Amino acid sequence: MENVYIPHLSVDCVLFGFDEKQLKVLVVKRDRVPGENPDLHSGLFKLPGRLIYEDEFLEDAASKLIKELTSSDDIHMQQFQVFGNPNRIQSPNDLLWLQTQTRLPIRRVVTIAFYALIKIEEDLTDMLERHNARWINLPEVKGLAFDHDEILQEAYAHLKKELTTSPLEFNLLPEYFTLNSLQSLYEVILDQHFDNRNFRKKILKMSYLVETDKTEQKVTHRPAKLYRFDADKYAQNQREMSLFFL
Amino acid sequence: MENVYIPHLSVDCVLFGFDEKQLKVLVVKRDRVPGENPDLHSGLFKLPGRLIYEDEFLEDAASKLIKELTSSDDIHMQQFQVFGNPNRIQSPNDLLWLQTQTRLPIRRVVTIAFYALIKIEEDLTDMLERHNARWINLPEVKGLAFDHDEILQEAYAHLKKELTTSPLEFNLLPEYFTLNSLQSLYEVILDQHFDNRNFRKKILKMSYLVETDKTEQKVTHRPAKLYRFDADKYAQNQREMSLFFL
DNA sequence: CAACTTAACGTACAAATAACGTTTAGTGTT
DNA sequence: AACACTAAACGTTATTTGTACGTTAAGTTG
Repeated sequence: MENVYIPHLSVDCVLFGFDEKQLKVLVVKRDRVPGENPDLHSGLFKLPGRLIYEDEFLEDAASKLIKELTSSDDIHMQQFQVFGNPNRIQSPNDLLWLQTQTRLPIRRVVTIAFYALIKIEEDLTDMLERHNARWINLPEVKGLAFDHDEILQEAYAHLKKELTTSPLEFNLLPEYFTLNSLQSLYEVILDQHFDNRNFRKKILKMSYLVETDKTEQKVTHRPAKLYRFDADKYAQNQREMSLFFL
Repeated sequence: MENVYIPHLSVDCVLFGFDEKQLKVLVVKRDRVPGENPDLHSGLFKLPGRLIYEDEFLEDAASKLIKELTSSDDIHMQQFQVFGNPNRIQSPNDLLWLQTQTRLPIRRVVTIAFYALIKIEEDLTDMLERHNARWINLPEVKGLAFDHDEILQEAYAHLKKELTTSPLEFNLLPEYFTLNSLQSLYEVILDQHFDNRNFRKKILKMSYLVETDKTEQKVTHRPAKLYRFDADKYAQNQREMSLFFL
């Protein structure tokens, strides 16, 4: 009874990345299968995902997918919505691919969607190539297989909402970053402009954002200080906050 | 192929109600089945829920459950989390009940949890009795079957968070209500005290909260004005807000 | 060392919040 | 009808936070 798929259940992952100016999404190529209608050109990319095994934790399935693509364990990841319409697999090509891939007589799949925040790094490129995966700018992603366009939009809506509640930003930025990168991230994700001086004042009030003695490199003007996220101070803060509710 | 259960998938609903002073949850009795261990006294109540049918929308399954219990169609309801641990059915009694109930060799069930906001009304009492259902004050609910205690806690956490974002309050209050009821609702759900005068000022700024010419009845002192929620004005507001993001 | 560019700091005003006090309109009692 | 009682409804002020700008400082390049 090992590694048997539950034919009705899958996980799909929306992996977000940020590269200073753009919010990006990781999509993987969906191979053509024999018998497909070759005239349908949409659906050639999809979100990373698969059916889950009979004894598998949902979170584990998602984690494993993410680890395969990024070789990283420590990723911010969260289940955000279930997509379960009986008719969510519209395209015959998609259904055929799924059946070929799994060798199961699949009709309906309910998928649990996760989103994850990834620090885009150069040394990922090889690994991604091997999985036929690539980063695409969020606004340019369309025509994904299944209902993955919709899943992506919901994931983005969720990210937007969450970012205003908790400091997710540090999961998308490198360890050391400038305040301007941080601002840019907020502007891109929330699709909103911020006054640089006010943004700076506001964000610096956060105790978990700490200055370092490093500075920006290879710029043709005054280099900015680099900051980092202090997870301990954040946890400390959270603990202090929750005391109010005792 | 009609009304065939998917043995791995269910919905569970957390129905919240409010009765002026307390946040309440609707639980239903889980009947004893032959072969049970009668010494186990926990798990005799559960959240409303059931397996879903092969061609059924998740939302429909949840809606139907809610309609059966409240005979109301127009209920604020939202999927909020999936509970899918392979070992989430811990109690042998629970598993046995599930198998007896469904006549299926069930091992693992992934459940999609919904929460819904109900206006508690007197004329519901009969209907609830027929379904062995009853309202319990949130803090007193414990020892539910399956992992329903956990589901309930997550639902409550979710409600708390959502209430600070959108005006869910009107789904829990009767059509006409006093500002004090409204305040009490906020205080109970958010577990936080508010200054009556400041609360009043803040909430009255909301255009969707409108005064009526009705007043509180049967009180032994100056009766308060009754207010109501103006859904149109709220929708209008939402539309205006979203124009900023164009 | 001057010109340039962006980082980093500062100020003034408006709006929102928090912590209070006061008046008013009902009910029930003498 | 005058009174006390109770909670509703309204008001005031100091403080904090947010917004919209102007100014100075520190590095790079030629």
